[in-house]
Amino acid sequence: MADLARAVGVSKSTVSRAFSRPDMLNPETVDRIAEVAARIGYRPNRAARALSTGRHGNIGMVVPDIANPFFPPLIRAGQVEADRSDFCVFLGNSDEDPEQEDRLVSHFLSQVSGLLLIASRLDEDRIRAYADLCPLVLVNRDVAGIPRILIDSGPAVAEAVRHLHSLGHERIIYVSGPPKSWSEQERRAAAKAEAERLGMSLTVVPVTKPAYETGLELAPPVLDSGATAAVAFDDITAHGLMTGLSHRGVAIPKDFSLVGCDDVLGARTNPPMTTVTTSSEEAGRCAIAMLLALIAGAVPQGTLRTISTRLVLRGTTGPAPQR
Amino acid sequence: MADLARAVGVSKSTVSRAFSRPDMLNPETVDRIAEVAARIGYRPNRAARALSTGRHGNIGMVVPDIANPFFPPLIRAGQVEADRSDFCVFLGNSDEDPEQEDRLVSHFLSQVSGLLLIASRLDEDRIRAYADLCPLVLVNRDVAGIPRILIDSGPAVAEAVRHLHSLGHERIIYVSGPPKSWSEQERRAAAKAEAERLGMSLTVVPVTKPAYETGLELAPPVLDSGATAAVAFDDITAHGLMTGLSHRGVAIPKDFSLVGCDDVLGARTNPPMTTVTTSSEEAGRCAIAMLLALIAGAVPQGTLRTISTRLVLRGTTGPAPQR
DNA sequence: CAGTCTCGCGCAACCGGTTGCACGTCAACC
DNA sequence: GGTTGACGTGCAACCGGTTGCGCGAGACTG
Repeated sequence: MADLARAVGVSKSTVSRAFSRPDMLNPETVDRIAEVAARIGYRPNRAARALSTGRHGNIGMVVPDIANPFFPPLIRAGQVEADRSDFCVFLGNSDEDPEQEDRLVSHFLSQVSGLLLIASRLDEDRIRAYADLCPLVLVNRDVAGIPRILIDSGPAVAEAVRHLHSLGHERIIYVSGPPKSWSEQERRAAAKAEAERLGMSLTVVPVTKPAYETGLELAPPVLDSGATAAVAFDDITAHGLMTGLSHRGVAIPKDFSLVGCDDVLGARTNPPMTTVTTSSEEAGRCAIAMLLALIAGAVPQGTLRTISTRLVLRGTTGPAPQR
Repeated sequence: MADLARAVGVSKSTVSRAFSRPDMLNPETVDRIAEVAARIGYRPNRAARALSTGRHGNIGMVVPDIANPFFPPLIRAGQVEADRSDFCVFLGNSDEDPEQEDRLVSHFLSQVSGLLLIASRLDEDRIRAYADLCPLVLVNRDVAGIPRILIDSGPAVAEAVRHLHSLGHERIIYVSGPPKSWSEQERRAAAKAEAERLGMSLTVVPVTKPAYETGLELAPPVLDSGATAAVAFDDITAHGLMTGLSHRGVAIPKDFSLVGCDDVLGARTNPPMTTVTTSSEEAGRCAIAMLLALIAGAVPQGTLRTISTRLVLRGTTGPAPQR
């Protein structure tokens, strides 16, 4: 920068302003500086700028598992939205581990203007502490007072249970997800409540890591349970379960009905999966927009924004088999 | 930091060394500093450190499409590997657009110690220019002199063509991928060369964006072509094509054989897809390891590292139908 | 006991920008 | 014609660390 200033014959201040607040300067000066800068290949140093202004122009984003297909569209939409305001995004994988998430966040802390924690596994105190240090928004995690985006899948899960009930199913299973997941808690609670209300029997099958293989291995216990239908925490696990059942000669939906969540597979399975659909892109976009507003000091209208979901009926649910 | 120094009764230098080079100090001093730091909640500021040392401890990573299932495992493995050395990673989505990639890279430039460009769409000059400015490694992009990791799918694609030939197929199709993709060029060239060698007829179906929907829409032209088999640039497009063909009553593999690439679907399709498999995790891990070595000044052993692939036979290929 | 070394630490400059304040110039105004 | 104000620019301090160099104290040597 000093070199540039010398080359142009102005002071560092002027060069600085040419890039950060060109309107303060004589347009000709700005042009001259821009021209010489291009010639000698000068680019303002974001790290230095951040140090002196305190505005880093970066945001930190952490997800439990990058490779879980639910997250990439959300990450992508978030990154693209951030880029529209020239923000760079750090990405971290917590691997569902609060300690790892904490590590990541603390590494991000001193170089970001804001944090986006997606399906955070941190405990409330920790989240509150970070929120005091740095603008922070949550996705799919509900902590009072902290700005958050919630993909509200409870009602659609309840609808799924009603749907199964209307098809004559009486004994169903809920295949759970990561215990610390807010979505998991919502879905489980909604399924339980609705089943109870309708007088259905609901068994919860615990699962720690949602995965295709997990679903596959679930086939025997699910069959043994005597249930005729299942609602799963996510599509991936549901897909595994579906395949596992098929391998055992169980026809879907004739012999067994299945509902997934998140709609990450679309209609690509065979039969296409009945599931709870939503737009994770929208969640990513809104979350970043809210975070940028928070950073700008514009208190977001409401600190809580919910994104709706709905049950989409496809081919994995049908009438309960006759005994 | 000054506060901490005052509170402990030492100089800033000592506090600094307590965190960056504790071995230079009296262990008791380090302990005292650490204790007080924890009490008042001091954390070293990475941005400031970067400014004064020039070592940012961040790496920038850009991919063409975060949501393309080939990338998330690679991104994840890279991030995890980087984290083992306390590096944070910026992630950017170029959306297959060289200009966008350029934007991202230039934003990263002044805050990273290294760049990882995955399947870069930048032109060679640009890549070389960036490599002069900053340690840089490429994945699935072949620029002489620049350290790179190449997932060498050519041989396996050739094997796929031989496989189809041995099954009696004579007219086949290559469903292409993004034109600027190195992998695409490799695969296409390998398929062409092998088909020619074997005296098979190979038609290239151009595709700009690999996607399930793209594959779906390809069913009619593929059928019209008179070919009895296809090799596709990736599994996603192949999957779409497979479904499109099924919708039209074409049985796979009885009436038509299909080979995918990347093995992102595993055996989850029905029938399970014959494909070219590799470990994108390994690519991500190696790439970051190589980049870290480059940053550390250890010239990587060879500046070119290839990762092998192999054809895995599953259920979408079978004998050519009799006319 | 004087001389030499090592160890632990402080001083101050520096990394590359930003910004409050001051200064000089010139046009507009009464 | 002197005053006022706006405009364009420079000065220097500051953001929060790092690091080469120097200094004093204690240990060790001959």
